[in-house]
Amino acid sequence: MSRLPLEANSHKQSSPYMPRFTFHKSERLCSKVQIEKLFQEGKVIKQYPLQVIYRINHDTPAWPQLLITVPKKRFKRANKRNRVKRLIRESYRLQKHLFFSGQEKLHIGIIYLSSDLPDFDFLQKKLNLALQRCKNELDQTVQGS
RNA sequence: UGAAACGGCCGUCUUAUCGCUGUUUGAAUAAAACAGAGGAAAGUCCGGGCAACACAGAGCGCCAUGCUUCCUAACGGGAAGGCUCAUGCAUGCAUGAGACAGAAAGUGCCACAGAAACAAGACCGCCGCAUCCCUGAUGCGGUAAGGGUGAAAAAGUAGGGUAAGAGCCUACUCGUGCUGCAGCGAUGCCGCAUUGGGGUAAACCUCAUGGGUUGAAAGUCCAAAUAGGCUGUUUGGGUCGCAAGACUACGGGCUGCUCGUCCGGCUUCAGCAAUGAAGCAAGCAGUGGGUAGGGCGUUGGAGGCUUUCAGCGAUGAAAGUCCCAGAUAAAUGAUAAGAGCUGCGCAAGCAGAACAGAACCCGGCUUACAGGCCAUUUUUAUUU
RNA sequence: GCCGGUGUAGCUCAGGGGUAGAGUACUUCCUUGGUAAGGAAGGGGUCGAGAGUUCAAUUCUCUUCGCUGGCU
Repeated sequence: MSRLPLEANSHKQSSPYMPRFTFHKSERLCSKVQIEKLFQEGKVIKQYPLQVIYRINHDTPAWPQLLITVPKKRFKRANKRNRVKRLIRESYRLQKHLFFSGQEKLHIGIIYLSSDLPDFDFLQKKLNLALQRCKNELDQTVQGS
């Protein structure tokens, strides 16, 4: 059942971007100003129980940056919120090479909308769908412009 | 052996792969090694450290605490004890609870009911005297035993006493005050005196003690771009030039027109003018504040563990040993395998694993918590 | 992280120790040919929860739960 290492090996040659499944601090979206811009100008994709909000960045960091949010209204206790955030982060870490080459100047926010504790496999599938839709829209806008 | 109460302790573990944060080594963002949530990290209910600001001293006000002694850096916490209440046995013990100073310093309140709810009062009663229409009624006086109301009616019980009664008197009990004894003290015991005037202070209040205010989003240091502030300097249509000036564009005057020539340079004031002063704009240089961002504060501490000693105990002292999270839109995760535990099941196997996530740091309190272990007490049943 | 406020009828709010109220909504009746408006009557409350103080607690005190505001 060592599914993840197999995937890692298979993509090591084919994908030019991030053969290793890292997720550094620099890949997080930490700036308060940038977060405000993201929520004001970003485009929204809803894929229940996830909501993805993204915005093309024009400033310095030349790679995608991620923001994960779980509202306090859905989960009262901090440990449950932390768990959902960690699961989302883990599934993003394992799947981001399928959608991004590492050159996009992009800000992504992921919001968890449900109030049930999710399963890891379930979350991975939903995030896959959501990111796929996001990528399609991005490609269309790039071609259109 | 089962149950209950109370107290203390533990709060699944190991490995592999992929990651995250920090420290060390390293030129390095490569790589390696090591470390990486709790008993409550929670609530923010108290107390401290620390920081900034304020501050002669005293009083008033506000807030908190409130039996005693001790522990402690401090506490509203803890230990030991006293008192009161409740429960149990059955008469002084056990367990539990207690915001447990003051109600003759003053003010307020005590609904309904009741005659009367605080120096108030007599409804029905009881007794004496007087009058009359005399088995009774009325008036005056005495009384607080009995009745009824209420949460509460002014010590209780028994006897004496009296016209009837009453701490009016006596005994015992309760309360209060005083002497003596025991105790550091709260308090207890003995004796004497005393009629002894409700409750409420988690109503205002009085007394005693303590408290300066605000909290790491405190505070402090570095500081980009852009805009703006201050200072100095240069320029005042443009180009060239260090400058003087030259060329050129523009406006005005001289002239009927052209050529030519003279004058003019942002605004205001002074001056015939040259020019000067003030302002405005632009360029350059310097400078200070501040934003984004970053550093410190920030993890070695009233620290942990072990042993010995002192103390009834909380706790303290000494010695040895260890370094044990440090993030910042916030790391401590995911997946897989195995072991242990619990439930169901003969078994194979299947299912499950609480409450909950550091945010400057400590000491407590309170609240949440599956399951397990230990000790004490009570009790059920069985055996000897 | 720190500091406040609040919880009462279906809804919006009074009441701050002595039988819990107002407006609106609801039900029934009157009025009208019918409806609205108007009038009369009525029902509906664990005063967020649990302890304590008190003769008595929605009110006072403590604990707890929910909602909500402010400080970068």
